[in-house]
Amino acid sequence: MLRTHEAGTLRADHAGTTVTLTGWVARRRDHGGVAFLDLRDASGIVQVVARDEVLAEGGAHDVRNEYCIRVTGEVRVRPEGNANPDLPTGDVEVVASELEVLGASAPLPFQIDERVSVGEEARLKHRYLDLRRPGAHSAGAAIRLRSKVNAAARVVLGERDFVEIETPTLTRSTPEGARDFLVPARLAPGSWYALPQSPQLFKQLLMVAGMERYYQIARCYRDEDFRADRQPEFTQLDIEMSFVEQDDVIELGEAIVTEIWKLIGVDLQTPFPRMTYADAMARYGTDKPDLRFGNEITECTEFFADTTFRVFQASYVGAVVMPGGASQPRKQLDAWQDWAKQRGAKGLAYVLVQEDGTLGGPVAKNLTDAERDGLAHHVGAQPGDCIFFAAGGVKESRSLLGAARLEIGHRCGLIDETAWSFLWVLDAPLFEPSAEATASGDVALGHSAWTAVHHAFTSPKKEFEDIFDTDPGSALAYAYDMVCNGNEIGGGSIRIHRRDVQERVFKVMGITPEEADEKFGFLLEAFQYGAPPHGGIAFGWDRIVSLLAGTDSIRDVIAFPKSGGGYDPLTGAPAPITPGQRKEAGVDAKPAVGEPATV
RNA sequence: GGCCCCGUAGCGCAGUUGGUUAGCGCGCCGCCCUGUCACGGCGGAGGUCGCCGGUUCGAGCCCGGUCGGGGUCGCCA
Repeated sequence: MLRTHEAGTLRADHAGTTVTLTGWVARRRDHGGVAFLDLRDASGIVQVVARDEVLAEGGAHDVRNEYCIRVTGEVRVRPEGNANPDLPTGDVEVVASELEVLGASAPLPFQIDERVSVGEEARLKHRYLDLRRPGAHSAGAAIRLRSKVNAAARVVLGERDFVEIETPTLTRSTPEGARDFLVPARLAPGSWYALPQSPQLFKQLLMVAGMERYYQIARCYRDEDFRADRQPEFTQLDIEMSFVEQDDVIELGEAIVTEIWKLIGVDLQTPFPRMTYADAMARYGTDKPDLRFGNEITECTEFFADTTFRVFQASYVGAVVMPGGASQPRKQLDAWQDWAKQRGAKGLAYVLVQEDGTLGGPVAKNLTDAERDGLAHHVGAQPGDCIFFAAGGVKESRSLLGAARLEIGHRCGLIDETAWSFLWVLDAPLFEPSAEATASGDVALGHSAWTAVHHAFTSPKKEFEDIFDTDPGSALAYAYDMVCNGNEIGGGSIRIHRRDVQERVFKVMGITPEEADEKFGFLLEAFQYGAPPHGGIAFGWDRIVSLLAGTDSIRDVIAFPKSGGGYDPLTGAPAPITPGQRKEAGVDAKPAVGEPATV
């Protein structure tokens, strides 16, 4: 080793010890004859006192910030009155007898000092400098936390005899529904690999292989547009188990998450609450409710069954209350309309409950006396509150109200930011009408009226096994999502392991046997050879670490993230290729007749 | 793909109703300083105001387009 000690570990009882340290110059305070250097390594910072002669000998007269240096010297207690209480090492300093420059530093693109704010674009371009920045909320701290999260999960899974297995990243298209990243196959011009959207098919094959308990911290790839919580490549903790039922997977999921949250000193209570998908949608307007606050949606369809107000003569009417919202200025209420329109809604009807209990706002006068009398009580509104309404289709209306509820929670400070609210959302429908999917431009697999909510291998619940193909809309699945503070952080299902059930599911989705064979014949074939019942779960690892680290974006917990448009500001990827590479890759191979023309 | 916000020195930002030489802090360069700790003092360099076009006597500022970044809806577990 080039050093004997780590800078941040030195204390008063090291006094008299001669140490050799390595690290970076965090700051230089030069007084002419003597200079104080703050030496920083991964463990922390210690002050080095360097007299002029020592600097000169080491050819180190020009050491400035972020020079990488090696210092030998004696640790001593600082002179009376010179201790620095802000530093763990503040009682001591190292009096340098030797100083060697290991790596000089050019002037920096931005300051490493964590107290100086730097924009994300600059930080990502020089991510290695960003990661060098110290401090509890630095990018480097998040990456170190991430490593501990990985280790904690491995401990839990290791104790339970899970087998960590790597699966291919050059593979076939997986049926997750997103766009694939494609890689040309040089040895088979015109044919392409796909990068996996998840290891879904492989982990099911591993169950057929008798591995029984599989996991992988798996990189996944999806070629979709960007969000703060999305990267083209991202990480899942991917898990699959044989001979299990839904409750077994749920118990494991809770064990893992509980262990992970201990890393930030939080003890989670298990079992987590459970809610059905139907309940979540009805009460919170989303399949990932944030239960850090109440303020649920109230269904008003019955209440307005005989209404004369045409807007409320709809298949669904619902409401959400904004506490104290009646005193919002007109401008604010108009802003809510814009907010709703931005979400594709026509608007957001509202009624203001005045302090004297009378109702105000443009909608109130359209209501009957009976409606006016009972409304506040029906939705649980108090004088001074504002009631927002959505009317129309059930799904869109609830979604709008759910979004409004969240917005209200933020604006009115209803959310306890220190709370951790975990729950499972269970019993998702097996299918949804594909009209909703295709209308929004989704290239759905199959050509029927139904498409899988989760994916095509999700098992129907036992009680729907016989009727899911005669009444697809009512069938529920063994599917479960773990939700934390309104984020879906994990999701999985019990899979179909019987060929006949699988074929009937394909049939509902309008996938012909030929298509099924073309897409994943290898899986169906595998299922012929004694497939065990199995199920699993995948956790959104980036989001989980980002929640633990308290960062807004998953970019902050990825060592080298991409920015918008899939661009890597550090390497400049993606980049053009040379004509030679292009030729060799076989990118331009013309498809032969008979190759798949459509999906 | 739609909508919103941002783009001024290496970094973070200011720049008033359009007005003459575009500022501030940090950093950077030079000199000085033996107890500082986000040391201090003196001096200095550094700008295609993202890019293209338009309006105007005159544009960092107004208009149109475009590129880049961020957010959001669509899309995506």
